[in-house]
Amino acid sequence: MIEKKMTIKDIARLADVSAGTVDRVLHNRGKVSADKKARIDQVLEEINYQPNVIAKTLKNNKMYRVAVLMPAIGQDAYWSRAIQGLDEGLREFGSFGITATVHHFAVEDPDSIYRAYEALEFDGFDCILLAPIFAHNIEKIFRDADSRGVPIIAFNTHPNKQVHSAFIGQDLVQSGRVASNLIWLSQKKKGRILLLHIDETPASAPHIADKEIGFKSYLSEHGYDPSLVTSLAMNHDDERTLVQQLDDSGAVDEELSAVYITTSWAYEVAAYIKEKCSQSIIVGYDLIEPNTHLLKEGIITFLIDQNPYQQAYLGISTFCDHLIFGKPLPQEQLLPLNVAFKENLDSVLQGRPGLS
Amino acid sequence: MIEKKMTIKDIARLADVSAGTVDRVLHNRGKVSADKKARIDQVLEEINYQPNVIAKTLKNNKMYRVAVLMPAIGQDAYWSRAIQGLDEGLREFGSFGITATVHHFAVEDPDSIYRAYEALEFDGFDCILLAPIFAHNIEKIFRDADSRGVPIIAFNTHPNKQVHSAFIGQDLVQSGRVASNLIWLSQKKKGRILLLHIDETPASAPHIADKEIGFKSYLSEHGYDPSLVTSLAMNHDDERTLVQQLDDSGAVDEELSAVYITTSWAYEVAAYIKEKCSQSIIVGYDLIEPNTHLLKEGIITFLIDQNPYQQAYLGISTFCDHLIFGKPLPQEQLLPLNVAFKENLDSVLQGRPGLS
DNA sequence: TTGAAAGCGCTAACAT
DNA sequence: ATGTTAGCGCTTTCAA
Repeated sequence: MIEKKMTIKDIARLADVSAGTVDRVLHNRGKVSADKKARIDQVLEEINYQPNVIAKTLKNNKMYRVAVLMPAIGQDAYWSRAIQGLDEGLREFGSFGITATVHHFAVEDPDSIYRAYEALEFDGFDCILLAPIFAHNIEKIFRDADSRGVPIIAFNTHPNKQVHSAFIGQDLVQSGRVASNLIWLSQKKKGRILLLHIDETPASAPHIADKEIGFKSYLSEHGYDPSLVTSLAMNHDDERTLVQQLDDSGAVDEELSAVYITTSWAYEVAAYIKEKCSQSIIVGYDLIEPNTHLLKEGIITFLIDQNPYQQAYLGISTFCDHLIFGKPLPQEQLLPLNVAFKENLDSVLQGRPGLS
Repeated sequence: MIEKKMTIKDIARLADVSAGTVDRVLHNRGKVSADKKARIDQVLEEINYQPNVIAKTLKNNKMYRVAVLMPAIGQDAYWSRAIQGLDEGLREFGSFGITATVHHFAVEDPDSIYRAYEALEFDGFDCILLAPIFAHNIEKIFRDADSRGVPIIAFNTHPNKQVHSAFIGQDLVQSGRVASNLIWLSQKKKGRILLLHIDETPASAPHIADKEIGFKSYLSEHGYDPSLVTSLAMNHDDERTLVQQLDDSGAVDEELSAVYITTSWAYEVAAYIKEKCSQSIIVGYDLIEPNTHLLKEGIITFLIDQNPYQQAYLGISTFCDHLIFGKPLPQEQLLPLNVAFKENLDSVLQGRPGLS
């Protein structure tokens, strides 16, 4: 029980060989006589040798550079959280020589993502972490990176399934199902349900389309009358506020049973909806401050956490595992579809570094 | 941007002193002339020096021993998960010399926890990780450990508030509120609600009492008629099954609106309850296999995750931070009160090492 | 007060 | 084929 930590030296001593030889055996580098190899293998079986991963990395004084491509932040709390996760990852893995530079593109311009990609100085990067929120041109980017041999991870939005690439994020079809499951469970009577897309549409943004598919599939499986489910797309606009647009649409009335807002803008319309229809369930995304505030107030009913913080953090830690410790890039890392509501909110926010 | 990683040697060179002197300044060990100290401080301000935490630990070839005190596992999936989290922590932090030995006590015998504690060979341990699931004798244990200067962390159950000790787990009063919040949201009509305590009672186990307090406080705040909320305690028994006991009690009938089972035994009674009363909401604890199976089937409605895996893992990582990296023991680490239901279950289970 | 040097576990280049 | 050696970043001891 009081086993001292075993080192290569110990093994060398026990097998009566040199440390170098042990190292050769451990890494199958050959050039070892069958005799000595057997003796070393013998020792290795007897003791439970756990190599010190830490010591390995000491040698490595290279710097690895991650290029991060994501939407401009502005006052968007969602992408700000991603930056925080990135920072935390860099703080934690900085010792291993991981660095990152962030490059932004414009959410309102599908082409800007490609321009941002082209603007990268390729010689300067060892890998790319990209949020492919538009379908446009994405395939080209992934193929190009692939042909250059630059590892690339997609996060937040799953790129076109044809593209072979690692992904970090959530199952967005399932995310839609989670939303309708919540509505199904909590609505008091079956009534009209409104799907609200703000700033992004199923046509241009694959993640929005996935959510809508999942949302409707669950309802139809449960025999919900499809004509009760309507969908509405709106954009931020200098002329009319979202609430004005919503009001003009006439989509919100007393008969409404629930509203599912597929982006993180729930806070801009929730109060209006609740006022018009106090019984309605409101399901939105992301624990950003204005949303959590309304959750506490009982205006928003549920918030599904897309966890941008964790996504970005995982991006960095995954590259670290890959570049430093030589692990293969995991094909898909799906984050849990956790749900916040009034009473579990504090516990869910608790312990998060840097509140959003 | 292409900043090479800064090391003590670099600083020494820039300040024209030796590495040893830099080290003395960095650690305020004194014995440095004002002149050189100033030069070094100067350099430190200019560059952004991040010490390599890894290299520090190399020197340290001590082994640290954590004594873990928890209930016997038997076929209990809950505590098995805790063991898995422990193993993962040991795998991850083994390189730093963290080891652990697990000591069990009997769930059915409140005194056994103290006997297990007394049986520890004190000279052999650097710290203790304890699940104080009984109130009995706990204060004595914590005071004793304190007087010996052995750091002790409580996990799973918060010990008596008088006891000054670090805690890892959940806010259990809030956990009860989460349960009633879920019921409040999802029940179709107000009706009788049954609180079911299995194997542990509010009187003997503080965590059960906390859950009941939270559960009732939420309901009373929402004007729920207290006479509609009844509570029932049962034990595993060689004579009669839980279902038989429940049946005899007559507590489950068509009028029942919801059942809240405060331990992880929901799977033993859920099918019976659902059969007697198909409309009832069933809220239980923990994503152990028999429970998740029933969640998928639509028998159990919600499962609150107490995350034994994460609790144990955090216990190890916290001791590692403390013993190896010298961080202070955090007073309280509260885990999120995440909730699983049919559609988010897979995503929540996903990526967990070793399914329970 | 200061610098030089050894050593932590592991790797890789270099002798033998 | 095998052992020796140097060095990664940091700490600590020892000599000056």
